[in-house]
Amino acid sequence: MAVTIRDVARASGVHVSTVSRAFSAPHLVNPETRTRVLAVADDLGYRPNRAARALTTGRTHNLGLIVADISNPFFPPLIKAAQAQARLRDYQVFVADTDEDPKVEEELIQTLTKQVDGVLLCSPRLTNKAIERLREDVPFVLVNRRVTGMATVCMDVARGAGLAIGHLTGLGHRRLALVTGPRGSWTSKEMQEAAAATSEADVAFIGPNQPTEQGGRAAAAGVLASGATGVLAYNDLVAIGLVEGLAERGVDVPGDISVIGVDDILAGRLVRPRLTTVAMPTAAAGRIAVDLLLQSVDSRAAMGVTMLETTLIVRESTGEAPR
Amino acid sequence: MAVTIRDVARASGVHVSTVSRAFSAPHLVNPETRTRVLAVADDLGYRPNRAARALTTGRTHNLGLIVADISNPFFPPLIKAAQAQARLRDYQVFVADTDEDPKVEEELIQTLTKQVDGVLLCSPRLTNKAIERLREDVPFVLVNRRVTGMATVCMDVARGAGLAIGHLTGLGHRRLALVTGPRGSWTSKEMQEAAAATSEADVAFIGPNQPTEQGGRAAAAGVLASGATGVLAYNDLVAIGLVEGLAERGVDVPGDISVIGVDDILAGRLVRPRLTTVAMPTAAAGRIAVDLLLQSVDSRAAMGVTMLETTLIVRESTGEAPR
DNA sequence: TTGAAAGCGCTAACAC
DNA sequence: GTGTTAGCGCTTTCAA
Repeated sequence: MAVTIRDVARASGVHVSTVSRAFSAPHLVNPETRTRVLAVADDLGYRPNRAARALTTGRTHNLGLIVADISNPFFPPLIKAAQAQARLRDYQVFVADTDEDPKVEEELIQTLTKQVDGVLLCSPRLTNKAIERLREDVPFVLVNRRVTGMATVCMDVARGAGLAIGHLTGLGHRRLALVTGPRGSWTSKEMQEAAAATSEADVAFIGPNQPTEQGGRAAAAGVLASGATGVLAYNDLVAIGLVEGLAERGVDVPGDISVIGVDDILAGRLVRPRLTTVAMPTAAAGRIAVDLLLQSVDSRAAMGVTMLETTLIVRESTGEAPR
Repeated sequence: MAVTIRDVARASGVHVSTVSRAFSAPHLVNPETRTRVLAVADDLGYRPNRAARALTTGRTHNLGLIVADISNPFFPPLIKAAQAQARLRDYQVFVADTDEDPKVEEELIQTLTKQVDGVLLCSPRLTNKAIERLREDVPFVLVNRRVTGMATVCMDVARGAGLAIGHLTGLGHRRLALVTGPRGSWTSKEMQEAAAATSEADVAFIGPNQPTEQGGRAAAAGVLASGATGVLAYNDLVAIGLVEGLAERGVDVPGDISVIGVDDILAGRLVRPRLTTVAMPTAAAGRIAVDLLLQSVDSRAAMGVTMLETTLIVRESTGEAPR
């Protein structure tokens, strides 16, 4: 078995509680004793067992991070930032992938609750009701989803969508299409509402679609049928797929149709035409969400919505409307 | 506080040990008692506290998964598969990102050891010696790294590199360059050895480089200086960056220089020219590694190397050597 | 088949 | 400043 607090106590000739204090309440122990204990501990290779500690303190020093699909390029920067920030605060993070399935999402949360101090729920597919039920068990911070009374970090997609549509109408496009995301996606709904509010152009809604390249490719026919010359896609992957689907049908981007994505993933900078996109501050969101979560773990404070700005990055996939 | 085993015991009129058995040793308890207990537990919303269980059983039912950089597109499919497989076996996984830093890697492993039953170390940057020391504390499975006597899942990069080089020499290229990865990368070393073994062509080694698009772009000058007409890059990101860097210098791919990447990431299929690449079975590696790890957790069996095949995917970034 | 009791590694009153 | 004691939620002998 590994070396425990008791081994250290014996080897340094003090009681276990002194060893415990040497680690978790240094000011309560004689500096000399402390250094001696720490030296012995180091010597023996002692490391406190966090799970055991959690049992008495009620703090696991673990966080849960739940995403719909790790391999969606939108998430890794968020996960990375969240993980780094958690580490800074001496927290570890469980990462779980729900495969876009609300049931899995719920199960995952339930198995995690007891082992974490809080969970970060990113773009959840769960219903508001389910989320409200689950929050009884464990503190949450939501990312890109609003549920009244819950702490939330939102990237302002509505404004981003507005920016994108403004860009398109500014280029003379009068018939637009919004290629939507999966059912239940909050960002997709936000985008729809923002699009519906436009008075400058007609907007056709095409979807729901898989949030993938395939989803975008499959939407090409619908886009063509709509007669739109300017398109805002649910995300960059969908946008890239759409551009490919359009190209296969002999339609040029941006010559015939302008396309805008959302997320600013790496691939969007690499493809030709380089994708015009609404950039999401994912890393910042991850960092801030962790801080909020830790804050709410400590104080149980009720909290509101943190809005993060999105920006439009104009590249090559948008241009003047054809006439 | 949450509902504990004691609440369930009280509410169902049995002793806590009976409740415990109802969950973890069903065959030791009267079927009727069991159903009653489970019903009550369900009613109360009881969920066993895994951390507390771990304290007595010595099994946390958690795994650690350590990668150099989550936002490197190579890793997400591996993480996703590992995570799904772990879930299947009723395990949760801690994901940690070392930011390519060996020190961080070691610290991370040390803080994780007590909370996990085993760790998956992917493309570690640690020295063999450090890894061997750490293995005293916790079972490991390595991915893409060989350390004698340790369980390993390797994707056969050497063979993949051989395939790539064969493809290049087959197209008439006689001066090749290998754009290597970061110092300490096992795959990079494997590739170098495979390349050095070629008798069909001269191979220049250019590196070490950051395993990123920027790294590839920065290597363009070196590649040009080497006079090579065929290049194998450390990974797709580097390859894509290299193609861009070359283009900026007026060099055409594949007209003037052929470029091959490694990994088969999404972006490689999306860019033009579409990238010829050595595909890595990352998802399979994640799945298999988890199974091996769980196996070694149960049986402490010594284990060897599992080799996974790589394949060459020829697309548009390679062509006949110019003369 | 069930209960009683000890203990996993640690922290947190409470004494001294 | 340090030791004593109890107990976190659970499993696991040992008896009955």
